[in-house]
Amino acid sequence: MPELPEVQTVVNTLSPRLLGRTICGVDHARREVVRPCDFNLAGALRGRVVTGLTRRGKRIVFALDDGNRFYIHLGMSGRLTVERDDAPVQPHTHLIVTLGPQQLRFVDPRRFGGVFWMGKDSDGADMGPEPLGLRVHQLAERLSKTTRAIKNALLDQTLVAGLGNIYVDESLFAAGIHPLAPADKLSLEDVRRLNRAIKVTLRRAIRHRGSTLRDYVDADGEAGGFQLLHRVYGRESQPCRACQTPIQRIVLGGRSTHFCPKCQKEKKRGLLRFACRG
DNA sequence: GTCGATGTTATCAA
DNA sequence: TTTGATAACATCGA
Repeated sequence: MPELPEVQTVVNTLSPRLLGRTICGVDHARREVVRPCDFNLAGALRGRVVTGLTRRGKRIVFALDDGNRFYIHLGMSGRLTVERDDAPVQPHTHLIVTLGPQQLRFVDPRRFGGVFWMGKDSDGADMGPEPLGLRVHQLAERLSKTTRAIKNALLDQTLVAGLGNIYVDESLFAAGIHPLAPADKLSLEDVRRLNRAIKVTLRRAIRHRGSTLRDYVDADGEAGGFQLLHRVYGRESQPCRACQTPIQRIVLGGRSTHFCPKCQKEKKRGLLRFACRG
């Protein structure tokens, strides 16, 4: 579930509850949730103060007072909540960080997520740029280098960091671009609309505290509200909100892909490469 | 009971 | 090199 807007919402709701707090205890039931898997997380965290909490792509990055950092990735079904230490522990709770009477709890039934130790210097150099700060020429340049369908390209975290299945579909709809359009065949005008569409879509989703399909909640346990405003995702065969044409679903790269066949026509496009001095 | 689908991504083979 | 398929896992609904 968790893509950029959900992860940002978790960070926003987590911050006031964690910043400046001292970690007094760490329990992890499964050592596989921590990477590297032989790392002594409890030893590294006990006694430390949480000095920073930020988002990078879909990662939640924790900064500590000794200069070390680690990040948590929620995978498909991860939840990160702050609860009283006497609250019942849910099934599939893999990590509990105790900060006084409150505990940070990581629950992840499908176990696609994890806790990743970064140390003092590692940064997300393996990830693409943040979509909310992305410039048109930057996006065009990156898209011009791949022939893949635009849907698959945008899901690639090394191309742009933070988009997932829902927000790629929603952004492509908002930009009027067919998900199968080859990335390097978009016109510069297409990319301009796409860049705007991505930002508008993500900002609206953050304002509505993300989309809850099944598992997602923020740090306070609250569900998001943006799923009610989806224009294409999960709306197969329902009328397009713009033109009433039934929304289509196809499978692309193993992922469900939703679009309006009328608003997102497959058409002849330019060669982005020529527009990018490359 | 079985099958297929679910928001992610590391890994493997073509 | 690039990219498409697959696997990792648990749960839910048809």
